[in-house]
Amino acid sequence: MVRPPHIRDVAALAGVGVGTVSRVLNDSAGVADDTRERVRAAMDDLGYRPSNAARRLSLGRTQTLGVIAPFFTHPSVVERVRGIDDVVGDSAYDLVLFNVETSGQAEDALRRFARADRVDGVLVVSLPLSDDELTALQDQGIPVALVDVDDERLPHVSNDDVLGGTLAARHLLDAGHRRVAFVGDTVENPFGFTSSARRLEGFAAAMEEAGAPLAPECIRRGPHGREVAGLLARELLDLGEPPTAIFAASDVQAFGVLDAAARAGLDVPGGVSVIGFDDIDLAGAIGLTTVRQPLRESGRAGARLLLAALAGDGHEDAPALPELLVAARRTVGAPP
Amino acid sequence: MVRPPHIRDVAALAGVGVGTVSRVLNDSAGVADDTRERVRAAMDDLGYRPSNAARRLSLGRTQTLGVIAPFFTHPSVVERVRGIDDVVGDSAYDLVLFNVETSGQAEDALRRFARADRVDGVLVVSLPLSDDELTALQDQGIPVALVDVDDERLPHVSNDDVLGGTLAARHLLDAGHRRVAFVGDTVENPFGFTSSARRLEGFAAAMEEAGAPLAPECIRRGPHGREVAGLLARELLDLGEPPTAIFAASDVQAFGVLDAAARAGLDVPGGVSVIGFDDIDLAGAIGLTTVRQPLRESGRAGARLLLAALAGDGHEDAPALPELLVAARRTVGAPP
DNA sequence: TCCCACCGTGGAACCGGTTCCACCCTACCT
DNA sequence: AGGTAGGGTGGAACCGGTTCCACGGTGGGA
Repeated sequence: MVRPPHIRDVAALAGVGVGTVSRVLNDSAGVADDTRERVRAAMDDLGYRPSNAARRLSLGRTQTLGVIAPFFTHPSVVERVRGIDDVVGDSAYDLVLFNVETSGQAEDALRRFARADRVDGVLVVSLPLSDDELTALQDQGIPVALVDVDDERLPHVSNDDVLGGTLAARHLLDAGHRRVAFVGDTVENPFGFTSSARRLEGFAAAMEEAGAPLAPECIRRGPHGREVAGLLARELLDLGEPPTAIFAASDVQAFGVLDAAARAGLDVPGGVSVIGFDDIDLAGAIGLTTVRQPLRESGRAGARLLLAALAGDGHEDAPALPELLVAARRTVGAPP
Repeated sequence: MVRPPHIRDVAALAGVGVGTVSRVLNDSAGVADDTRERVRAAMDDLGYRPSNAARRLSLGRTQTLGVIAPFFTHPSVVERVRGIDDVVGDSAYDLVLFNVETSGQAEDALRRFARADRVDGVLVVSLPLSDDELTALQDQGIPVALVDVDDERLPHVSNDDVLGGTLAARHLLDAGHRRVAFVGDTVENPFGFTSSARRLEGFAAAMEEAGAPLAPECIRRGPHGREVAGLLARELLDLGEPPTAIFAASDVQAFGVLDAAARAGLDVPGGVSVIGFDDIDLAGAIGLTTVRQPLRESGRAGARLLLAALAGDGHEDAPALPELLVAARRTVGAPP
């Protein structure tokens, strides 16, 4: 609990000036080799570790990146954050998390960041930014990158949700399904997500094109979550003419659909087929057929975009991500 | 992108000294009401926001807490972190994350923190600390709290894993099982986890007490993960006299066991019963019977312990957590 | 021989807050 | 009237780094 040594102590012990110590610390050129050695030895002797706070103040940089995301409600987000960590963990940056469970919190988080010496950059995952929020960040000159958000005004990484919906439709059509249903998020959801809507868009268009348009009663939407999806699925299964397959806008919702099917005494895929979206880790565990999107890679790519922006490498283009594809497992079969 | 105003600008505009502005900022007593108003007005005029970095330096506090945890390999950890966020999110502290995937990284993370002006406190989740790491933190005087780590030397929150193992055994015994098996982590795992071993301890003792001791070939251990658990389960199911029920040391491993059973063409629970541990969110989704431990509450409790330590409220005792219990769902039945 | 580069170095000033001490002024007491 | 207590305030010093300017010394070119 003694007061830790600081740079002046090191300078005194090594018999040099503080400027020289600082130069050694930062590996700047212009220090003679033997001096450098002497300073290093003094640092070791004292167990010196530079103060982060002081460095931040004088540098005007924080070596910290902020991540704003709905971590806990969406396992897919965790997987994306994992990708972010892959990249940022190797850099010198710290990662500060702001979990968001309501849209109000997104604003809070941005306000917290709205000062340049708090974080050097911000990654926003799966949350659309309002114009106000966007300009607030831009006024502060804080670099931002978006993951799973489709906003042309900022560097972003996004997946082609429309294509994903199309793939799901094709997979069901190939298995012989004609009467299919959709379970997804309400359009007016607390975060302003649009991915569910885009997945439906691609899905509905492909079904229509195949001459098997979605019946209006086969489109069910509700707040994101497993339980709600289960209830919606139950409604579908209780229809006079129930669908033979259900496309859920996310794996979490697909789990709810599976649960509803089990409760209704329906075998999957014997009684009804189910296809999800995301391919989160546990989808493989229970054999859920789902549209795989490169979650982890998207996080990596977003982090790289942000680091590039911080390094001032101009406006780097979003890197190419692996393509979407259907991970065919055990929940899709022929119609009953 | 103009240079943001700082405290001296505010002082000049309000016609007061910087000390007074600082007092207003911190709501300290000893400022006349009209002066306070004048300073507030000046701040608004200039759009002044105090610099975090400067405040950190002069205060010697960071308003930041560090969390060291294996986030991505263990969904149960995510749930605990969620509890931490519940509590810390409401405080003025930021949360800096250090993900740990190997034991070397745990050391790295601690080194990064081993300087008081980096974080004000550290929460370690599900990672035992070595003596070196412990003393390093204590030398720096950084408060630490542990979640899911049983270390009497520090404030900690832990669950009774031995009891959990006992509960699992009783549940299987009640269903009529006598030849049961265990799938868990290797004793020498990269993180030094001991929870798997303690769960086995309680499990084995209870089975023995009931006169149905675990056969040595029915204890299988491997690196944590779904796939490995699946392989181990496969070995069990291929035994000359296969077990009628399998206890997995975590839900993730239970998913692997379920997968192995499905591949072996065994119905669950018709052909074999499975019980897990943790009750992560998705356990409910697929009807996994499992030992429920209060994950989120443990995170909350750990965060409260740390905040109490930071506030200097003496050595607060670990708060009582909800009890462990078996969440009986659809994967345990009578032996075939 | 003189001059000039240039390398290596020391140290003051600076980043933007907080804190503490000194000081003024008013009000109340004797 | 003189003394004192105490609220309100200004501002220098400080937190611990970085940076930039000035300066000494050495070597090469004219």
